[in-house]
Amino acid sequence: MTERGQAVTLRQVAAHAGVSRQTVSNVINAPQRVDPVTLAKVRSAIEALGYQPSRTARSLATRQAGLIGYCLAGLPGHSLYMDQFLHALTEAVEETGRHMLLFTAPDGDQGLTTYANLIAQRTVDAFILSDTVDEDPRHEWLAGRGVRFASFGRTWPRQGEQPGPWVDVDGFAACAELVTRLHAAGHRRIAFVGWGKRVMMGAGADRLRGWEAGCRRLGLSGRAVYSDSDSMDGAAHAAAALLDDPEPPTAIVAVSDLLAVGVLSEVRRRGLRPGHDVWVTGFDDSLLATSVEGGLTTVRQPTAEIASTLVRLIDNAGPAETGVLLTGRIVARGSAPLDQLQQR
Amino acid sequence: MTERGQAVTLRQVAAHAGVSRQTVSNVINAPQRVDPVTLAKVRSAIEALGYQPSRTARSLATRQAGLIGYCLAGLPGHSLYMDQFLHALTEAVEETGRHMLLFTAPDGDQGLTTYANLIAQRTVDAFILSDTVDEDPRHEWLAGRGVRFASFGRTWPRQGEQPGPWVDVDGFAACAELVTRLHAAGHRRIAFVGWGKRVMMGAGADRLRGWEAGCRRLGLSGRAVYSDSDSMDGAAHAAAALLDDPEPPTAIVAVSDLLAVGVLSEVRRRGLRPGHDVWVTGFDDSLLATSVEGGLTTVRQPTAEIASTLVRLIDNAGPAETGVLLTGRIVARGSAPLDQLQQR
DNA sequence: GCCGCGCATTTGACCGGTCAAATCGCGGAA
DNA sequence: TTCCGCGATTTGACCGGTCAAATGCGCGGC
Repeated sequence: MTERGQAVTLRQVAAHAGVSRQTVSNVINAPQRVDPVTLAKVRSAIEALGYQPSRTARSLATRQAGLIGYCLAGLPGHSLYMDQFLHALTEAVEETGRHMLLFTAPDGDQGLTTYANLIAQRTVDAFILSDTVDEDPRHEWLAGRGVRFASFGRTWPRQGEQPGPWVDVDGFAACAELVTRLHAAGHRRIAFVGWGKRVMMGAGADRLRGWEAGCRRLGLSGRAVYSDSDSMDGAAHAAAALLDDPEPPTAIVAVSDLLAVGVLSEVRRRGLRPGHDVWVTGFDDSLLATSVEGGLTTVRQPTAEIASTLVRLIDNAGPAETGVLLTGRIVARGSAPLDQLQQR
Repeated sequence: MTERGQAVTLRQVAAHAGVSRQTVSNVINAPQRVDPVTLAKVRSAIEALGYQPSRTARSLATRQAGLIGYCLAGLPGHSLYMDQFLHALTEAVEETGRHMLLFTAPDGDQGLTTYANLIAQRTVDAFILSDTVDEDPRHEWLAGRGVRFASFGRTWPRQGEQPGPWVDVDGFAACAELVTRLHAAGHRRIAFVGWGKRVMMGAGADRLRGWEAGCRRLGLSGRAVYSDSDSMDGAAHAAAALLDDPEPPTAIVAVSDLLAVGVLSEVRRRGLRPGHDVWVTGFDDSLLATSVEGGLTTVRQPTAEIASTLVRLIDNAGPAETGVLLTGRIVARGSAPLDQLQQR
């Protein structure tokens, strides 16, 4: 470990070990090409001097920044989950010896110039996209320029294939399975609380359709309502509308944990017991899910797998693998005790 | 804007404009040294070729990575606020033409080697520390090696000055003011709900002491209870203990928004009306604060100012300014309508 | 008319690595 | 014995900028 002061360079190590600079370079990048005796000698010199190669110099020579760009969403909105994701993504990127570069950009087409600059300056090698929206302009734009990227989330283009590799969690399947399991637990009136129509981005629509399909398959006719804002309060009002029904639901599938917590508060306000009188589920397994009394049954995204898959897809130049759909895991807690075999 | 293909270099621009490479460099870094005629000529060449200097090459020559390191906290815990902070910080760093580099590190002393590596490889120029804990080892370690950094949050060292510059929000003052304003609104029994003793890190203790001081100054004897976990449920139980008191509080100051929401749920469960029967406040103005019915009165951190100050402190080599204490702003909402002049 | 000065511009070296081609040394085949 | 081949090592050039010193040149002063 170096003491403070000037950094140690490769040539200093070479001099110290009595070899040429390239040999030192080989010791680091291709040890198998180096004679074992020399290898040990150089390695002890590296150790003695506390040498670490300069990432910048290496980047210049190899023409690889070693950085993956990630754009923080403009409005810190449904970011309860993004926090976990960012952590997992950073770890996954570090596994490959690179690092995450964070940046901000305006929404929509204007933001594209930010992406363009990062590429033009060769600040990053590739991008991870998230917070994708329907008709997201970034994918096509980046793909058209030959910029590497991988997308967390689909863009659900109107027609044709989505440009570039993507990873997503199958919200459709997860919600359909929730319905199936709630049905198996005896529920016959299963409602859905979704994001307002305006915020009906891909993931929200996907989950809604999963719930619909689950109900249809079982011959159930559930009611779906929408929160007028992405808030607990909005969800509480939506839940109120459901519970005011002459035939109120016995189970409510919410599109997110935040909305589920709002639903829970309305359920409790009416003196009903979550997990007994009304079962409630959320989505994301965010910190809210373990924060409410009894816990919130929710769908956990396979965050680590999402992250590692994204990183892998960046490097897979070939269009062999275009999209990966992962399945979420239902985590049963008190608000909907699906794990217990008790029938209602 | 370049089409795809090889990147444009400074020498190409020089050739195109009929000047030497250094002149092009001057046009970019010191335009005032260049003859106006030449300036225009070179600039149009830059425009025509879509030239952008390579950040890597520049970094190598100037020995500045142009990157600021930020370590994501290990457990995505009280991160409801960190999300906003990270966004503001990224923007502030970009203002100075640099970028944020994200990384992860183990907690405690082990994590120091990660910091060491980033410096040794010259991957980053400086660090922004957050999620500081009491007796945080990082500050002294970094300062001792002459590594630049700025800390969001104090470490409250047992004695002596905290090494290196820091920025923090005065939780003490904010909570004291909450008490004062609640008192002015007619409240006489003002309780506090804090994090469990074990999680009693700096910020939590600071806010608690502010509440204490506020009460003491007004001759109030409030009760403080602690949530056994950083969850709404834990806060609800804590609030229950308070409300079971023969002389229950009429106002409850919670140490965070999450706990405040838990308190609110307990208040509502008892049929009491927040903002009428019991006033409740939180801290951070996170997305939860606008998510509950009527809104949550809370303390908003001056996030943009925190971020820009941190970035400024990084560059201020001189120890002239060692710490900056900013004040949070109370945002009154329905859970404690401090903005309305109605007395209780 | 010569000198010195200041501004604009250019040149050579350098940052700290990597790549590709050249060199060295040694054992086995001819 | 000579030559070839091959693994280990070295050399020169290069990545794309910046720094510092050198050059060229127009102008006012003596």
